[in-house]
Amino acid sequence: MIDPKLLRQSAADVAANLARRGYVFDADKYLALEEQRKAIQVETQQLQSERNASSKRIGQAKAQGEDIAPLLAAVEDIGARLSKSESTLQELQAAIAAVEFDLPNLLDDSVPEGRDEDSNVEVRSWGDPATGAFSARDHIDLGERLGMIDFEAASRISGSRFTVMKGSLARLHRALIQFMLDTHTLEHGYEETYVPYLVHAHALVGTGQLPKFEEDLFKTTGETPFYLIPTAEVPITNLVRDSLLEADQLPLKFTAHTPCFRSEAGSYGQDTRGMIRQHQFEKVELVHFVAADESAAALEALTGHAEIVLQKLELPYRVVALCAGDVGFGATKTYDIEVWLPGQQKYREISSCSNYNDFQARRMKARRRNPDTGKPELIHTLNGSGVAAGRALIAVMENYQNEDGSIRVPAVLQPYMGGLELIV
RNA sequence: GGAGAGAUGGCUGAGUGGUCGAAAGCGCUCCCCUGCUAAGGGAGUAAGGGCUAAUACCCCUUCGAGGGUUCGAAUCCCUCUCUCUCCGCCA
Repeated sequence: MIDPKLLRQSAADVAANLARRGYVFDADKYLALEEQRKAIQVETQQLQSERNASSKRIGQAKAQGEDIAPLLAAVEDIGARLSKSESTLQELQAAIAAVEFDLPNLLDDSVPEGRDEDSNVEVRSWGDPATGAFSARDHIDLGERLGMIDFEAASRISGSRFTVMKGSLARLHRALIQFMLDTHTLEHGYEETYVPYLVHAHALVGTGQLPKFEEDLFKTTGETPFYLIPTAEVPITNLVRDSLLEADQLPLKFTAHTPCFRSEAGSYGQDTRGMIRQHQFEKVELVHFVAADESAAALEALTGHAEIVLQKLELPYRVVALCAGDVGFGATKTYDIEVWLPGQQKYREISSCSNYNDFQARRMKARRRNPDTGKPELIHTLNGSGVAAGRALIAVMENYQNEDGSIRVPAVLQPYMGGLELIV
């Protein structure tokens, strides 16, 4: 959520910033609502003040055994006026909140202009996309030849966008997860966490998936539904909701491996083959909680931590700065890491690292005490994949394939594979 | 699933209809005393919002959330969420 004070005081500036995303913020309409809210709120508070004063008087009179009947008569009509005023105020506040919850985050000044991914800017690249002696197979071909990926079985069980893996490939997938978790906890200073995969709506409101993107989520039935997490970002980031942290408790860095569940509504026809885009996939997530003036540097560090994973796996990748139209709803700035997939002859997203500034913190009421002023202030939150395990598996398969369809095990994964060097 | 208890400020924890935004303790800040690897004394210390040039006043709201009763609710009633205890079931 954007600071409501900023919205009021600089609505036009906010609208201009959001216009870079292609989002239309009707500042005039918002300010008109705000003006009404202000008038009603002043009136409401005036009435509350009157009521409080008379109630106090009644209490005192009663304590002294005086007759309170005339005092009661005097406040008779306040109740009705107040409740009418209060309900009007509530409606206005709800209308304003609806606008505010729909607003994406302000973009960082450094975000490149552009409407879609074609305008994303490559920041750096690492490794050389192999131009091998033979034409590379894609992971589907490789997996099925090995008899270790079974999309048919998956669809018999759960329909499309699910995968069954077997044998060494299933183990390689698990090895990737262990390797990533170990790298981040042992070398990058993250604390490992185990978190719920089913969460309540308020957690998703905190991170920004709700109320706007409900159709992307799986939801349980029942009066109080649970939602399946679309990313570990949701439970990890909500670790600090409703809290006031002391200055010396920051920065905090957490990681977790979780499955992620996405309905992929609206992505019909995209990546329908293979395991690029699934309803269920595994991911190792990285989350930072930092003081406001540290988030820009934290984004660079976090992105670097995800890159190290690919470097250790010796997978070619590039880092792109997402353009204005491509930055996600709650982020102020995002780097995507795209790994080279020989089977597609393309770079494909394998990690997305974002700075949310105080956008999520405001929704979650996550604060720290400023050591200089002694006052609470919102913290900044960041998250990124470090990295998506399913796609990392695809990348390893396609980049480490031999002409005969066998797959070499990356050196850093061999200890997690019982020393296995080749999958045949 | 059954029975019961509970949710209060940064933390612990009192408080069952009116000078309670809330005792006490801890923590923190400042001052004093003491000169020593410690301690003692005093004062202050919730958050969010409105108004405002203001981090000054003043006002409003908030004691898990949402409703209700009342002139007045942390205190009474209802619903929900969460936590704990016992029983049952269970990976």
